[in-house]
Amino acid sequence: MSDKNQKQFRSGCPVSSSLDLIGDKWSLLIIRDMFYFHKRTFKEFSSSPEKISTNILSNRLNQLENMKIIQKNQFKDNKKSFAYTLTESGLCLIPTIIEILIWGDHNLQDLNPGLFDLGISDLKNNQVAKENYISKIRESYLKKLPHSLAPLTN
Amino acid sequence: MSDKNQKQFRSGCPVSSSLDLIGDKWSLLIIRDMFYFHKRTFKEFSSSPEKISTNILSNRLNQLENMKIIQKNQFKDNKKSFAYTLTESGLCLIPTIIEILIWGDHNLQDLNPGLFDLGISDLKNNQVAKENYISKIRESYLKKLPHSLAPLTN
DNA sequence: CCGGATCCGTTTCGATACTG
DNA sequence: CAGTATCGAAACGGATCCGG
Repeated sequence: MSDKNQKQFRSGCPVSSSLDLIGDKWSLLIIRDMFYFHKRTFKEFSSSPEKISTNILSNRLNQLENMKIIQKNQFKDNKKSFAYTLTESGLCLIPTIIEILIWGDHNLQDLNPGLFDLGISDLKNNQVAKENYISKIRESYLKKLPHSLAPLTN
Repeated sequence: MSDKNQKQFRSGCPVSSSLDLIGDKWSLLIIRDMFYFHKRTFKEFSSSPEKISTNILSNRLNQLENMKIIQKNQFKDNKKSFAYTLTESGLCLIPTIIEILIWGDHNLQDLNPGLFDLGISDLKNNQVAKENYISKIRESYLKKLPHSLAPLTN
């Protein structure tokens, strides 16, 4: 896991430890990819259109694991591949990220060509719809988890 | 405003333009300082405990202004100082950032020594209280704005 | 003094090549 | 497939300088 020359979250500043995490584009993107697009493996993450490079990806996965936001698992049948899954803390980030996306959808439209619409436009100012949407995503995430996973405690 | 050697948000990636903004620690911190601590001037921002350096601060203020999240104003009586204020888009970020802080408060307590408590612990799972809290912050922000500000269109 | 701009050494990123 | 190693490029942090 040698992580010289790699970003270390500083934390320890008042209030800002969460901003340290959220204030990192790649961590955010990884988590979004997990609950939105059900990505789980290293390969899947590295093939997102935002093109995270493998060393950064590796670094962020370790970091998120240390913060207990994600968990690294083995497939019982395939020892060569690993599946990263959201912990409960990670799942609790769903509303937060949805909130961010809704904001962006309404306030950055000029920057955001809406290449693919996640259908969140209508959620603003509709609390009930928003909560429904969020719990759907959470359930869908949990339902689609492979059964054959064993946590890795390396 | 020459911004060589300075971070340029990439945007243009699908969905992620909002994550480009939010996924930047300093922008986030500046906005938090604005609505939470009513900071407005260059000096006030640069004296936050997170110690943003002046070149980075300058860069982010310009960036946020370009995105129309903040606005640069002159004091009518004091031409030497400028006041940065939140636009409507900026104000709409309040719920988002609160959401982030609530999450951090509940999920990163080990990292977050709670040096100063913003009193958001109880808002989780209490939608009504949360909305109240948010509108209080928004109103308080607007109420405390200096009256003697004139927008700057440089 | 205030709001930056500029310079410079250090850290982190990003792209790609490489390894078990 | 899941990472590591490497290296040039970009961003950062700190200090200093400067016009108003």
